[in-house]
Amino acid sequence: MEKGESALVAEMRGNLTRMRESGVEPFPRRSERTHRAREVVEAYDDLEGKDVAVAGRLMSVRGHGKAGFADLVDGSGKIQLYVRRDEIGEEAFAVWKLVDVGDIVGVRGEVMKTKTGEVSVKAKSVTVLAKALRPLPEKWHGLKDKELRYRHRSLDLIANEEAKATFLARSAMLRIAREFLWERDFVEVETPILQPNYGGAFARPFTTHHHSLGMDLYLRIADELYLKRLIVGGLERVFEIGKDFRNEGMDRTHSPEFTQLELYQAYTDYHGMMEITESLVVRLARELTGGTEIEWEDRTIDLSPPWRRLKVMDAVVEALGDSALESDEALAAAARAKGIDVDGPPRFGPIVEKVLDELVEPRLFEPTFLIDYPKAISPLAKETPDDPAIVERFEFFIGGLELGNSFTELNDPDEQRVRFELQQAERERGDAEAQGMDEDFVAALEHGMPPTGGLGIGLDRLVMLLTGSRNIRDVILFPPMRPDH
RNA sequence: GGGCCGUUAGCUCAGCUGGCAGAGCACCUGCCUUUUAAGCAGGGAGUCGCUGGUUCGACCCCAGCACGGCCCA
Repeated sequence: MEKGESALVAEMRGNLTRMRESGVEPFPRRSERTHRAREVVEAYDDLEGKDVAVAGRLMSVRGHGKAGFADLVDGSGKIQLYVRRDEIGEEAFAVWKLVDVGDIVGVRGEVMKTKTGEVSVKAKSVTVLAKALRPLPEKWHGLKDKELRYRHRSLDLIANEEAKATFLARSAMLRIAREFLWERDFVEVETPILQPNYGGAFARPFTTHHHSLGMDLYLRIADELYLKRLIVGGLERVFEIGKDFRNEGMDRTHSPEFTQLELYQAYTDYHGMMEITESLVVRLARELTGGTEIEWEDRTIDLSPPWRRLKVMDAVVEALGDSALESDEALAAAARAKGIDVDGPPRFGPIVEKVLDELVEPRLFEPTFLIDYPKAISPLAKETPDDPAIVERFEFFIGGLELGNSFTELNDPDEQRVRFELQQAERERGDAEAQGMDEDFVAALEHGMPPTGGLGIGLDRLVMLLTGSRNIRDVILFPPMRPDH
């Protein structure tokens, strides 16, 4: 045994060597498979007595003298193997004795049922397809340690059925969302991740450098400004599913690298986006869970539309009282009275945002559109007809999770320039999250963007909600981690 | 950034008031041709996260560090 090598690994490597010594190649080029495990079980009546070839990972081996049973798991499920020395011959049985739990093997044999009624393949030949050299986690408890599960997702997927189910559900959601949008004549596009400016959201970006161009670039924090250029270009319904990057803290609902679905539709507004949101979420829930009720944090949530529409200012009044709206000073005082930390001169937009964050949003358990936001914190959205300080914007919440953001898009280029200038001033005042001027985007608007509704949905959180995952890391295959020691 | 908790065999976990490092699964040897958390008998396996301190003696107490979890900002 080499230094630092466990006895188990030494044993498995020993079996590898013994296989080679007996003329068996443990990593052959070709494999054979006629049926998947589940197909053999489901089509037993047709397959009984016939030969099949199955392949997969040995998850359990039960020796029984001159015979043995094993569970073989492939992407479809599990099938039992029954290996008899008098069926496969002495030499092959000697090789069978060298396989370990975890090995990938192929078995050709006859479909049969044991006396306890389990569909099995009685082996006529066994082929090692890939020798495992490290042991699997314990079969009964699986891999529980979260650090190991995140760092070694391969093992997590092998050992924990729920982990696999979660990521299969995630993949299904992407497929269903695309189908839903294709049915509505949306086209899928790809826009730059490396951007000379960052915008479309409030966040600190990751910065990188392009050597050949000799310039700094930012990893996008949102897709918005490019997708709206496409609306100008006449692609009237576009969507993009991709990673955005925000250089901020990490917690149960925030990952620095996350997946967003953004879509833009010409000739509609945020009311149209509410309809799309409701329909999409209901479609996803129906296809994944069979219904519109989901379990979340020990409660049942009914996703049936129409969802509640709650005006931001009504929510603020509900949280702080009528007097809060009399002046910015009154708003600041009322917020402070509720324990909200308001520093500096009282400013309407930022205070409202804090009140929403701390007092309103965590309680939005039933599906809710929070609508009509202060313009000051929404530089890309169009004003409401009755109040120029308020814009046509919503965020939506389910189970206390902020899931998405939407506007009736601002399409007046002069107004957009003013809004950017205000943001620019914020940035120069030291707010790294403020959005900078994007002349090229304004120029695009000057060509004329039709009235448009836009929507962004945080897909990771939606996966959390629909799979009952309590931490965003449980729905991201390889979450960012500090290097192991 | 703060608080609390965790790190012991490949995995899941015990380990009392500081006194020789434990169990189950896995692994090894033997028996076993319908088992399925196979069974029976026997056996091996450890840098107790790292570094320092206190002590006759530290997995255990103290300090620092690393990584992680949960909660808060």
